[in-house]
This record gives sequence, C-alpha cells and structure tokens, in this order.
Amino acid sequence: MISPEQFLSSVFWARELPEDERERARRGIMLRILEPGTYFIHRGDRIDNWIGVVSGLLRLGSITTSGKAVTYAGLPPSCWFGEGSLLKDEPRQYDVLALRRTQVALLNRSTFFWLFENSVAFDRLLVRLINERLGQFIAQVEHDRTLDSTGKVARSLASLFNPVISPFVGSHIDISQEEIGLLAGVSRPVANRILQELEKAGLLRNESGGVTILDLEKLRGYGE
DNA sequence: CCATTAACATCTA
DNA sequence: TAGATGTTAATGG
Repeated sequence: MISPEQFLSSVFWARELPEDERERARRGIMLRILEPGTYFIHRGDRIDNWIGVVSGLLRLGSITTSGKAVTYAGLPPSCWFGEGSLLKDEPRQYDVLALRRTQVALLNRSTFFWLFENSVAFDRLLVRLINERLGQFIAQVEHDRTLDSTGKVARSLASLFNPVISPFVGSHIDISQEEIGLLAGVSRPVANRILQELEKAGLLRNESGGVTILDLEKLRGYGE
C-alpha cells in the first residue's frame, strides 16, 4: 500500500476527492517499478488496474504485421491510463513498454469500480481525462495530415506536456531523439534537425537523453 | 523538394 | 563502453 504522503505527492487527483473517498482510493493503490525495455502490458492482456505513471516514461504502441514498431502516445509522469479496458471489460488493444526505469501506481479494479459507482468527484475526473484525450487524438490525426515535419515534432512534444492529462509532468522529460521521432512519425535524423531548430528558436533546450520545454504555448500552436 | 535508411564519427552518462 | 547525438551519402516518392 502507498503512504498518505506518497499518495498526495504522486497521484495528482488525490486532492480532488473528499476525505473518505480519498482514503478508500489510497488503500486500493500499489506501487511497482518497471525496468527499462520491459513490456508492462501486451496487446491482448486483460488488466485489472487503473494505471498511473509516477516517474519515468512508457510508450503506448503496437507492432505491425510486418514487424515494425508503431508509437501512438508517450505516457509521461502523472498520466493515468487503462480506464477504457476496465470499463469495457475488454483486452488491451495496445502494448505498453517502459522506455526508462519507470514507477507505476496501480489502482485495483474493485476500488476503481467503487469510486466509479460512488464518487462524483472521481467521475468528473474520468470524464475530464477521457474528454481531453479524445481531443488530443483527433488533433493528432489533423496534425499528421496537415503539418510539416517541424509542426509534427513540435505538436507531439507539446502533447507530452498536456496539463490536463499530466499535470505533474513539469517542464523536463527524459526521452531520446529517436523516441521523439517515433512519437512524431519522423525519422531520427529529421527529429534531430528539428530539435536543433526549435532550440535555436528558444522553444526548448536539448540535453543528452532529454528535453526541457521553454515555451509550451508556442510549441503547441506551431504551424498556425 | 523533402523525406528515409544506412553508415560512421563524436559525445556523454 | 553502450547508448545518444550529429552528419553525410545514396535513394525514392
């Protein structure tokens, strides 16, 4: 079980629940460490937790029939996911891989459903997250079809720092340029060139194995 | 033109 | 020293 202090500091929605529901939620959470390169979930798995990233980075994606890895989203710290598979009671549609050493919080199924049935605050949280994610995925399709490579990289980076979905993420993420390329749908050399351009424009700072965002608003609006 | 892959050199944790 | 970054050459839609 997770300590009250750790609960408040690592689960962004803890303070949104009234005291009794918050305590119920806390008792339903376990922490787990994932080593880099390990698959946490395989396509087809049944899961029985709602999952939150505490630290590190996960990649949501799948492998095509031809064996190519496709990335659909990066899951940064304070991002919670898996509610779809729980609510629909269906197997996971996608793989989830740890890109870094990653700590996850697991809210067990029965607590998830107790909150779903009994907590207005929890339901509002779920609606807010699902709504935001829907908007994000629609925007991603739009960007794929309308923006040039620079716009794609800028927008996919910005989506990692979405304040509704990942309010605790801060301004820095440990992520390689290769992974940024996979997220944006461009090759590594292109990702490398664009990241240097964006750095010159003062929108971000490149570090080895990570980026720090300096101007999220400009990144998010890139290409308009 | 602009992107991709493959290859190689250089940097850095 | 392994993984990440920076670059270039060849190739293709």
